[in-house]
Amino acid sequence: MSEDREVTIYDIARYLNVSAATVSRGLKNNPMISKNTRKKITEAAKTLGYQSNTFASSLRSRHTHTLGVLVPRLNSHFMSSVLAGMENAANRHGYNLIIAQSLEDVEKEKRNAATMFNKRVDGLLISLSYNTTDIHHLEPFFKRKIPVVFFDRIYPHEESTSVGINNYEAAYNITRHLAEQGCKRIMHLGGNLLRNVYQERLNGYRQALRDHHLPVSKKLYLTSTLSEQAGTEAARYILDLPPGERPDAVFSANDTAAVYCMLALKAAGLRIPDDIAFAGFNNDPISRVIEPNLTTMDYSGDSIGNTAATYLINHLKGISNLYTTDAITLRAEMVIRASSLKKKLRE
Amino acid sequence: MSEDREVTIYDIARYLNVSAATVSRGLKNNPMISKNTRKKITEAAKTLGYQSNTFASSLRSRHTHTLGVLVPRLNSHFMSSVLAGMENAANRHGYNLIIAQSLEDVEKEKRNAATMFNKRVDGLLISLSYNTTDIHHLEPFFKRKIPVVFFDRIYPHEESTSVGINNYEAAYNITRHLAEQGCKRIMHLGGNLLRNVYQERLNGYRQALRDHHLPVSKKLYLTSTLSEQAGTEAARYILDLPPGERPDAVFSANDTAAVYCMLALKAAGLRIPDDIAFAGFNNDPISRVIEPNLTTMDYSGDSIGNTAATYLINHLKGISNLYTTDAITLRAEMVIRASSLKKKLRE
DNA sequence: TTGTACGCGTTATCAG
DNA sequence: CTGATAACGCGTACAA
Repeated sequence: MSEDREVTIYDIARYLNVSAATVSRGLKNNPMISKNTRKKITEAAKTLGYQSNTFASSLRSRHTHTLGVLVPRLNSHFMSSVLAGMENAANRHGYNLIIAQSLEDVEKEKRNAATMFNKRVDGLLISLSYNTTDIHHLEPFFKRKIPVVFFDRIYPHEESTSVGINNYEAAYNITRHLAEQGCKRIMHLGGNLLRNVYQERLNGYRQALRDHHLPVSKKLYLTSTLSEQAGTEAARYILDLPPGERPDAVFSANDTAAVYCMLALKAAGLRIPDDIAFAGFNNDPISRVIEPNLTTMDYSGDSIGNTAATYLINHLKGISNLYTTDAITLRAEMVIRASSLKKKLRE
Repeated sequence: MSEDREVTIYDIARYLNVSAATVSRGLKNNPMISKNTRKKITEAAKTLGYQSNTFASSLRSRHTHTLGVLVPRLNSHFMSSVLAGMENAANRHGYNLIIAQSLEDVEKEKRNAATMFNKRVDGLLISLSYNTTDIHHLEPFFKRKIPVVFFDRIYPHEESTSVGINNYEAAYNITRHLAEQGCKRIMHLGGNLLRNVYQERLNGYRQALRDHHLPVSKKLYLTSTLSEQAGTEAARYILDLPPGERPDAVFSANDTAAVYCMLALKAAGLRIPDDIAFAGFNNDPISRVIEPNLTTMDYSGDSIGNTAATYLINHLKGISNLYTTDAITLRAEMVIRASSLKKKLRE
């Protein structure tokens, strides 16, 4: 029954005694084809078991309906939400996603960018690795005018757009919230300052401290990978501080570090929020499971992914032509939970 | 400087006064090319900014170095670990991943399978949607001998391999553990029985009950999507049972449902594990954050992804030709935590 | 060791 | 509305 050769538009053409060109047009709903022949073509395609060959098409038409997605890691709650959002948007518009992770390594990021380019993705969605210092490796895309959209961990570039949140403001607000709870020594667990998100969160934190006349001390600032282990180590650091210098609040740049820090401090007998208040970032599921529940910044990875992909696709379709340096800033909202509420205000 | 046209092997050929064929061979490290010309070719390629065009290559060579990955949802801890593992293996062997999610909908799964086929993936990695009843939509792959590897939610098929764990045994062991803790009325929160994983977990649970002469009652079995909401609803169900009929332990087929059920029961004043013990499945991060920590089955999504992808790639490379119905079964290990330890045994 | 010539399956162009 | 024909960029028999 089924043979080893592919079924091509030529087979359909021969079958119907029309030309391959007509078949091609019929299959693509080209307007200038008669209703009748189109119907015959689609039917024949089905009975012959025709499956279009995307390559041949891409080779000729020079676009692949494929978007490249390059992220630091696939396995975090935030990132998998982003990917889910992107996949949704892409799928809805007939695009596919080809996904790779840099594992926080520039070199891998470079290699991945190169393969994405070779696969001729129509556009690139990228969130930078921890130690990326420049974006020379994206030059091929810029040169060929292949649109690049940065999301979350962005990089200023005049011909690209970026999608994220206002990290400065978010950090400012959450730090202010802690200050308003009466916290005097607020510590910050931050990430690598090469990445805008962490730099901005640090800036917002600092400004809030200054505005509330609270100490901005190097002893109250730790930078790390914000992993589980980093959270645990931060707890160790805090416990090792002389009692008078211990923070009475911690604002962590992500929920993971916050939660594992909390767990370790609780194990050491500290009470949260009475001895030390906590705020995180991301609204990760664990923030609603830890006790007391973690105050955090909620912003939807799904929306970020959706927005970034949709923007890119609109751009590709020529709907939006706004090459813009302006970033698309999505809403982030503070979710106040028990971990940050100091007793004095609760009564 | 840079022009709008692609740099092709012809440009390199012209530049070096050789034939395109020579360039093609030189670029692919074809052994029968002189060291000298090869060097000149690779150099010229670099200076001209040549980037190989994967399509043209794929069109000719009929393989894409791309694997299709089709999953129910992208945004779960387990699945994102699987993807991370796959990406690792793929990247290591020079393959790329094109990823789509079915959102638990067969129809979307079908459409996605079709596009994967059209994109001519070299192989397919798939975990079935909730309501998939047959795999007719994979016929195109089977017909064209494109290898398909099932993982986690598998489907028996004589020409495909599947990668997963022994769900029956795992569920049996964890249920037995609860029984050995002295639990008499053990409830099970299960998933859709169309999917082998949930059917097998149910079977293991039932057999363990029988072996310990414990009641196997329909009142002690709930089937759901195992979402957060489903967990909360299960708690409602438990609380609404007449006191005498309430379970004294719950084995949930995933951690999410277990944790949200625990939270709701705790809020209602039940003590865990004293009033009701708990065990989950997956070793999701939340299982280590909930209090008391959740006893669960640990199996690595990363390993499953890695194994499935590596197996598929080896198959493609002809290293392993074993078309086999036999499943690859990975290790799953029980992690005993406080939530399942009844008081009597703790003292 | 290198060059010639053709084909992969589709779409764009230009006629009709 | 439809047909013929030429690309698209690369790989590979076959010939040199």
